[in-house]
Amino acid sequence: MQNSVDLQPSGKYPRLAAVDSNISVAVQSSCGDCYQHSRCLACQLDNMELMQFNRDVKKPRRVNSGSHLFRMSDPFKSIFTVLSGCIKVYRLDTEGQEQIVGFRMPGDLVGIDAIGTAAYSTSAVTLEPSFLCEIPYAKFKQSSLEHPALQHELVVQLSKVVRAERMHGLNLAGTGAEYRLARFLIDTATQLSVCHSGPHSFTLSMSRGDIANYLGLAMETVSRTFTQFRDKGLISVRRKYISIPDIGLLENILTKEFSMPEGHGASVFQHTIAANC
Amino acid sequence: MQNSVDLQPSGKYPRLAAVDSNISVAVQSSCGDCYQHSRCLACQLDNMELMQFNRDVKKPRRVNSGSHLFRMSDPFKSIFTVLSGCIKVYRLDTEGQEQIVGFRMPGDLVGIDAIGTAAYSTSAVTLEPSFLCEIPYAKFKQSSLEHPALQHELVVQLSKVVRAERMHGLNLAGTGAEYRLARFLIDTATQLSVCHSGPHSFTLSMSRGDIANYLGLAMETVSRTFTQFRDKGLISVRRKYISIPDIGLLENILTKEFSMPEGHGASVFQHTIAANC
DNA sequence: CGCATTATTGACTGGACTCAATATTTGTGG
DNA sequence: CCACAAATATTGAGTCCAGTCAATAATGCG
Repeated sequence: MQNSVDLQPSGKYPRLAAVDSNISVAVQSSCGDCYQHSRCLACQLDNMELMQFNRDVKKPRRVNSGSHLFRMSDPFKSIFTVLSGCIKVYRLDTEGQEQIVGFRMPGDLVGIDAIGTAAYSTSAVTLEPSFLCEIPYAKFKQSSLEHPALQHELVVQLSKVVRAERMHGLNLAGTGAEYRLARFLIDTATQLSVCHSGPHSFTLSMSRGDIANYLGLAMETVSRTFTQFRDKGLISVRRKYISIPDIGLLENILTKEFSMPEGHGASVFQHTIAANC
Repeated sequence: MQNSVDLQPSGKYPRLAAVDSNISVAVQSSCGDCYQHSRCLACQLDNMELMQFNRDVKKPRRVNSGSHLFRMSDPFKSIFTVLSGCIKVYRLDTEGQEQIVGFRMPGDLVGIDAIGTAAYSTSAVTLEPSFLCEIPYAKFKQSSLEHPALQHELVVQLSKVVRAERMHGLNLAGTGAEYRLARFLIDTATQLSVCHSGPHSFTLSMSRGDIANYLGLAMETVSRTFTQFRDKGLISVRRKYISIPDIGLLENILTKEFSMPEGHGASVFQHTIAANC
């Protein structure tokens, strides 16, 4: 129930994904040099503003696997930017069952939806050792009074999150298992790699059960669909290590014949990967 | 492709729901007297600010059924507050299939998620004659530079929308047909009526197909589930007119045994109906 | 009044879930 | 470092919920 990041609370959630390391440097130094600066709330600040933001607001840190950034109904204090690693965002329903809201990866913001409420509406836990940048909201808000760019960027990021959540809902509403998993793999590959169309490979830090929960499927269905994709030559799967030789082939799954009900079909919504692409 | 509200474009979408009329008065007069003021972006303004907002920003209007407030990829210009009526928000996927994002009812904001982008990412059409208040974003933004309360309220509303979209996604991911429809009826009843726990009755202005699309079901399943609820005495249905004698009975559907996969269960998330409750 | 749209109901099918057994990994302690 | 235990994944068999196809009924509109 502690408010700030706790190191190794429940001894679960192992594994270390194949994400670029040596980010620690960027983390320690100025926002301007940061790996994920272009996708952070501070991205619109000029040099002077950035210096102040860097000094007064941001709090970069490294956290172990299994650390909770916050838990549901903890008082809302901070937003986090993910620099590396992976964070599972989830909530517990009335029966105490876990409902997975999503997985936050480099460039994502965590906790932004708690603004305007007293407490976080979800929990957030690292699935692997991660670098984060904590942005205490009180300080951010204060700073944003002087820097309208901060306010505006917050609004922009929030509306982007709305669109992302919506697309996930539409995918769940209109598609079957193959489509959902293909979309999940493509989105994950796109976010983890620099944008390109060639082969992708990465390590999923979440379990099959987590993926299933997130996609509204049974764990067994996820597993079966993985092997099905493998048999079709679309991906190679070895436990949590995924490799996609040609992402274009996988995208073929996202076509009408793989949709489900009365033709609710694909969706090309771009998660609008910020600058550098 | 026009930017502003068009009257009767495609001659579809009939019906007039049982919602309080004579709101036109409130619409014509000041924000402070408005029926939905407590849920509008201007809700935090003081009297002086409100006067200015009333004069410079808001543009109330009445629109016929079947009018598009905007269409996907129209340039983003305004946010709308729904005072009465019902608006269908939807998008077209790559195959041109309609995907229904949601139905906006009195107190809801429409188009808020387009902020920070050049164009609307959805279309919005009235399903019945409606009163709306248009808030041109350029003016709003300008006004908000002087009135931080406006900025803050925008952020608060956006984060609320994030949570609402999320809950819908979680419902789709974790539940079966009965659960989804029960949730839909309860949410709709709650929003249309003043908050109370007794009987509710209202007219749905959307078709069974629309409901099905939104809930990720087949139209036939929606129809069957309606009659099933009727046979259980939970509701009475006559075409689009719904009546819920005891909403508590319907809420019993939202319990574990009606969930679907590995126990993803109910959800008590409050859509946090603003003040007056 | 009759056609077009929308809703209901039935019969059948199928995709995904459940239950269950097995295989693979990971973690722990001797 | 190995063996065992616990957790996670895979695979198979059978079932069921919800989708599809199709016919009928009820409304709404011209």
